Amino acid sequence: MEYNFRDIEKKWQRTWTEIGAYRVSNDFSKPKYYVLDMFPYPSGAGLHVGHPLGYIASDIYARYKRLKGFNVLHPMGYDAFGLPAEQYALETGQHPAVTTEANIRSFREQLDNIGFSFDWSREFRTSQPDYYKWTQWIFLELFNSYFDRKAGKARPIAGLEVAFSMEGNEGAPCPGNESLRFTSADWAGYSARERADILMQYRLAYCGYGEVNWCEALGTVLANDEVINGLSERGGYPVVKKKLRQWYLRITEYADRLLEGLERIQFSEAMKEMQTNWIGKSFGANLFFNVAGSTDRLEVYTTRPDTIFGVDFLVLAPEHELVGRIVPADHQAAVSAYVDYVNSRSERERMAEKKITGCFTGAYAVHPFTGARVPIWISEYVLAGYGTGAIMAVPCGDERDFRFAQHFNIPITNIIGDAYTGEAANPTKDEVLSNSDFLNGTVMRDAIGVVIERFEAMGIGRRKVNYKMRDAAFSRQRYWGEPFPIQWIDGVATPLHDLPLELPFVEKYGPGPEGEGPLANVPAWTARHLETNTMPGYAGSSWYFLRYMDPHNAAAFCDRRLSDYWNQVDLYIGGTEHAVGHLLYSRMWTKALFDLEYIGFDEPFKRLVNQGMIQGSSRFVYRVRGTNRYVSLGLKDAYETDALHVDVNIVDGIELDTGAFRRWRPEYADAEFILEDGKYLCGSEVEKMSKSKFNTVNPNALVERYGADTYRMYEMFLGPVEQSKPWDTKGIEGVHRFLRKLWRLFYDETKGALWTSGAATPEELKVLHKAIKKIEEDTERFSFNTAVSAFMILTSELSDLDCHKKDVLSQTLILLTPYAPHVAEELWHQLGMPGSILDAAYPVLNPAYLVESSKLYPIAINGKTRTELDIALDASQADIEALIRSNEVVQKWLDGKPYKKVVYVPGRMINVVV
RNA sequence: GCCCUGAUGGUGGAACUGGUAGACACGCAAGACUUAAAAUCUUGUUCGCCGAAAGGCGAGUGCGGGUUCAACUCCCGCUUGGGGCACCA
Repeated sequence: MEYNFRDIEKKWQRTWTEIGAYRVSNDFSKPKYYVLDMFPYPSGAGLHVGHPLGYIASDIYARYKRLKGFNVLHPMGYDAFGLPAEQYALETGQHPAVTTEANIRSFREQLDNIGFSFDWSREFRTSQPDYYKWTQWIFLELFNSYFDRKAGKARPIAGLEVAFSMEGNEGAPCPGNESLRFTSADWAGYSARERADILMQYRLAYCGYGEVNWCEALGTVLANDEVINGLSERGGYPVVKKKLRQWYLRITEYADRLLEGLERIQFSEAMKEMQTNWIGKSFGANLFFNVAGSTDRLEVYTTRPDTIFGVDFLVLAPEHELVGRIVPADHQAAVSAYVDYVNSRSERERMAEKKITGCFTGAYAVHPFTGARVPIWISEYVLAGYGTGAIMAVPCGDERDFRFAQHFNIPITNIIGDAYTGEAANPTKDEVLSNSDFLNGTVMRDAIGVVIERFEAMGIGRRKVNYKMRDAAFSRQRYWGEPFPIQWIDGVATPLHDLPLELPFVEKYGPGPEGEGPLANVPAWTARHLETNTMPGYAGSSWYFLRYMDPHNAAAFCDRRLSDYWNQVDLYIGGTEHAVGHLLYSRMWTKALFDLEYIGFDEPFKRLVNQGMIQGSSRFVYRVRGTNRYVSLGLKDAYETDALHVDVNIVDGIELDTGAFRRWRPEYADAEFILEDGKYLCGSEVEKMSKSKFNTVNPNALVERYGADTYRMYEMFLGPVEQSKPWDTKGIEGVHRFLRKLWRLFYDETKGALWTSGAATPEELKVLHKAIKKIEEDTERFSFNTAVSAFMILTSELSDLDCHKKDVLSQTLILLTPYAPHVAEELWHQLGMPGSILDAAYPVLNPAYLVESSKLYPIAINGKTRTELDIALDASQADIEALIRSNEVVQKWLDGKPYKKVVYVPGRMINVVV
């Protein structure tokens, strides 16, 4: 019997689906394990070999855990709302629901080919009403909550209203407006509208005016993580700052808990680092400077109060509110010209050019200790949105301040002696201060606290922590997203309780009037004064891992008993591209749901593994300019050529199949080739895998040719899951050869079935248990490439021993099940084993079979290996030394001289030091 | 500029806590079977030198130092690929 993988794989895929082999029950009596992949956005491009990498890894782990007796939740679904489907709809007029559905179907077909163990009975799309009903519900929970800073957690906003009526906002400073103060009497006197406006500034999901990233081409705002270098992440269109009414998530209130939580979860250092940088916590102080000849006070934020005596000027952001008040008449014209100039520059230009620009305001501040007049400047390098929008400039210690001072010829004060050369700023914290009055002789690091205390005592400053992270923009002027369950009644946002608020069907997806979304064109919608924005792509993905636990629940987003059982995602697999988007938002939502006591854990993902990117390996042909002649790589320098991408699938290594090239496209039918050594060699380059570069490899083609089992194992064999690498199909033959070799342990072409029922020999058991140990360890630590090697070794060792014992073979098959489930199940049944191998018990390692009485030890002289000796495992140091003295080979190396000492590392090696 | 991460044969990679570097696989070479091809199998394959061979000697994990009986692994200083952040005071 032959290894007919096509029939075998089809047969078992069908059988497993029919009997619901992957359906997971909520069996509380079993230990659980939750393995999750980042669910895909169903784009129209289809899968290439890079996509399934993470899915294969998670599938192996999920199957392994199942064999180990865990109740494994391993679901899949679709992140189906989002911009690309809508852009496509705008271009073609096809409804996003239609294209999304078609994409999902072809996506699913490709996935099914590979033989994943997803429990499809739990599947959902974020765009289906019975799912987004709960996205809307959670939004309202956030809307109806505020962050209690004393308790450090979210609470229902109703409690806040009670507090306001009793003691005003004394105990709860307003996160949206730090200077807002009111008493219980004030509160009692406010109108309903005024109360609503105040409460809005406390809500975790709130509506407000703010500078947003507006993308004209896409007709919508974008969150900070969706803007890259002043361009939209999707499409690369320009993005400008614009003031608009928007919905936000008050994620800044969770900044500290998001940082603290990182210590309790297993994310890679790089991932934690990215989140930490994004949150950008810094410790410093807010200090007040009096403006000379005015009652105005200017508040700056600094992390380096120790450099207070090095302040040579202050800089305000051009948008700073004081700019309108402090500028004397004779400087008015210059200042407004500069402000106009700044406003005329797009975010993109500003980032690209980074020129030193600025303007003296004509006003001065008074140094709080020396009383000196300090000039006040404005410049675009100071950002209005960070800190207080104003800084104290210390050119000798800060690079930007230094360049600014040089550019405008502002004299620089040196407070660190020789450590400042006058050539560049020195940002050290470890120098001793000089030229600094009461701080002279103090190390800068220690002076920080001293100065803050002095400021606090004088009542002109206080300790302050700042974050780079902003509240997350949560509304989009788009159609294809969750509608906000909000109705505007007399200017007050009022929650709708009849959920879901379904997305109406529209024929046109163009933007509404005045920067509003397409829903503003729906009369039935605007008649009810419903919010016309929709939620961003990350809304649905911020909590989807909870829905898999209880996907069909119509009464709750997830039953508490089920979330208590399934709990955190034990293993989450996906790419690094979501480091500061999805992974931060879902952590925040989880914390909020935890605070409101809907779930019992406050971090969603216990362990995150980032699969590497599979890059494409592109091939090029060189066309002689103006002709249809193509010159081979080595000869191309003799001609003037253009490099053209050529389909990697018609190139073997770098050798072009010239016939296939002529057939590839009509314009190449008459191509002529200038060959070297009778071959046409292509150029190559590693690039992102994409259709336009003709470097994509479709998994279907490989599955068709080698089978899903070979394909799965080969993707793993390629290298560590976390590592990025260019795809190379060369070598898949080796894995395929292994599976055929395994098959030949069971069947011989002429002799037929080979398995025997006798008892395994000690030698055979040793081979088997060595493999159990290695494969289990490798699988456990996600080293799937070395596990595949271990299978290859096991197979050839069994083959060498001519071992066909049913007992040994069946255990080998169980080991193999996570990696190559189809062939394992088939042979399991051929052997006549009971039940499905999917539910077999993982082989138990018996260390007894690995114990040896003696071992070949490498003997080294001064670290240099010279020979090997068979040494009893229970040998003592004295035994070893006696052996060294009596061994001829060693003595020959020692040349009769005595040694200094013998280092004996039991189980490892022996080193003789001379 | 700052932070993270990697660099090992012709190639992908292995070496987990410092303990025989190059497992496993690809490729290549030679051979067996075959009319031939495919498939399969066997042997060899880090480099250099010596040897008919068995084998031996030396070097070797990006570069230069160091610690150690012993370094791919730890420390210091560089070179370089990849990723992230970037006027955040």
